[in-house]
Amino acid sequence: MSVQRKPKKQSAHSSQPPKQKSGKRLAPNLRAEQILKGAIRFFAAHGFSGQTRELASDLGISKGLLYRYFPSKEALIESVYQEVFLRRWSPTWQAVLTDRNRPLIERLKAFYADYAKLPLEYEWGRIYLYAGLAGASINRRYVRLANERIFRPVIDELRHEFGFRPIEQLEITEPEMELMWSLHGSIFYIGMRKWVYHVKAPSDIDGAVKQLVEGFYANARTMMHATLPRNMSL
Amino acid sequence: MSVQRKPKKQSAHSSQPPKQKSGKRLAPNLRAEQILKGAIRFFAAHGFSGQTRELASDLGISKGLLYRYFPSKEALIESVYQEVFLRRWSPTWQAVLTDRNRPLIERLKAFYADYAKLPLEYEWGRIYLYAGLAGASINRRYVRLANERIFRPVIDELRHEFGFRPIEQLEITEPEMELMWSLHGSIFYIGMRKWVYHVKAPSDIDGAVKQLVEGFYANARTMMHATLPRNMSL
DNA sequence: CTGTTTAATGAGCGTATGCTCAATAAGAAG
DNA sequence: CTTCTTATTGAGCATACGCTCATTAAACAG
Repeated sequence: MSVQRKPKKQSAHSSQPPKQKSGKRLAPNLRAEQILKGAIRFFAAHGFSGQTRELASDLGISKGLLYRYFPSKEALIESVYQEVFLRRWSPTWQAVLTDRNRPLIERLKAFYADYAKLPLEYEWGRIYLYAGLAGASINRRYVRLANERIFRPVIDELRHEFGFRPIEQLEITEPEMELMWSLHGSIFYIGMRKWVYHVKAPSDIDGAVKQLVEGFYANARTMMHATLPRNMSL
Repeated sequence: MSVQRKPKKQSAHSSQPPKQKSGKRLAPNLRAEQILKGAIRFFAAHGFSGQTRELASDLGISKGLLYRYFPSKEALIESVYQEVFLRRWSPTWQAVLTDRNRPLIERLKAFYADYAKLPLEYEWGRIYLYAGLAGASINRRYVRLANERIFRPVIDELRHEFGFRPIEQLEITEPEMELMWSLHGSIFYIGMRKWVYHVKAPSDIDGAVKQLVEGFYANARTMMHATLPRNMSL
C-alpha cells in the first residue's frame, strides 16, 4: 500500500488555458460569497442536476475547493435557497401595505411594483420552480411567509376599504384567497413567459403589473359585495 | 459457461413478487403504449433526469426492452411530449368559443371549464414545466397553438361583444394580450399550487375557474372601453 | 413433440458524477 | 532569504447512468 510519490515536476506557470481565473488565494469569506453567487447563476440555468465539476469550471476554481466551503452539493443548494428567497424580503413592504393615510389602490400599486421584481427575476423564478419540482420544502415555507405578510394584510385592507368586517372577526373566504392567488399567479406567469417558455413578454412590465393590480382591485370589490355579509356598523 | 437451467417452475400464476409484472410477451403495440404511459407518469414525477433503469423497474420490464421500442431516452421524451401536449387538444373548442348563438360569457365559462382540465392535471403541468426549464421547443409550439386557437378568437369575440372592431381591422393590443395571459396564468397557477408547491388548492376548482372567467370578462370590458377606439358603425 | 420467430433479459461497456485527500504553492511574518 | 499557515489543486475512488448485445424463452405452426 506504499503510495509511490510521483515526482510530478510541472511548475506553476503554464497556468490557465481554459477560463477566467479568479486571482487566486482569496479571503475565505470572499471566496464563499463568490461561490454562492456563482452557484445561484449556475443552478438557475442548469437546474440542480447540474454538475459540480461544471460549476467549478465556470467559477474558474477546482472542484475540490468547492467542497472546502460547502460540505456537499446539498448544503450548497440549501444555501442557495436561503440567499435567494429569504434575504430579499423587504422589511418596508408591511408598512407600505398598511399605511391608511394613502388610498389603498395606490398602496397596492406601489407594493406590487416593487414586490413583482422578485418573481419576475430570472434566478428567483427558475430556482423557485426547480425547488418546487424537486419537492423542496422552501416553497411551502415561502408561501406561508407570503400568506402572513401579504395575502392576509391585503385582504384585511380591502375589507376595510369596502366596508366589511376585518379578518379577525370574519375569517378569509375561499373566493378572497383565490383572488389573491390569481394576482400572484398572473405576475409569476409573466416571468415564466420570459424565463421558462422564452416567448414574448410585455414590453412595459410595470404597466402590465399596474393593469393586473387595477383588475384585481375592481374584481375584489365586486366579489366582496357579492359574497360577504354587510358590515353591521353601516 | 454452461448455463445451468434453473428449474424455476413458477407457472403463470404465483406471479409477481417484486412489482406489478406486465404479463410477459405483450404484442409490440401494446408494449409500446404501456411504456409510453409509464414514461409519462415517471417523468412527471422525477423529471427528465430520472433514470431509465428506474423507469424500467417501475414498469416491471428490463432496461434492454425499453431500447427495443424507443431508440434513445431522448426519443422517448419526444414521444412523451407528443402524447401529452398534442393528443389532448379537443377539436370542438373552436366551435364552442365562436358560436354566437350563445352569450359570450357562457361560452367562455363552458370552454374554460373544459380546457382548464389540461393545465390542472398533474402530468400535463409538471411535464410542461420540466420541458420549459430544459429549454425544449415544445412550449413555444404550444403557446403558438394556444395563441391561434384561443387567444385570438377570444379577443375577437370580446371585441364583437363590446362593439369594437374585429382583430383583422385593428391588431390586438398589448393590454388585451396581457389580459388573456393573466387568465391563463391564474389557471395554471392553481395547478402549480397543487402539483409543484403542494399547498392548499381551492376545494371547488370549477368554481374558482368560473370566478376567474367572470373577473376576466369584467376587466376585459373595462379595459377595452378605456383603450380601444370606438367602433365607427355606432 | 420439433422448429421458427421474436419478445424479453441482464451482464457489461464507456463515460459521468459527487466527493476525498495527499500534495502544492501563495502570501504573511521574521 | 526562510519558515509557517492555509487556500488551492487534481488524480482518483465508488457509484450512477445511457445504452449494447449475446443469450433465453414464450408463443405458435407443423
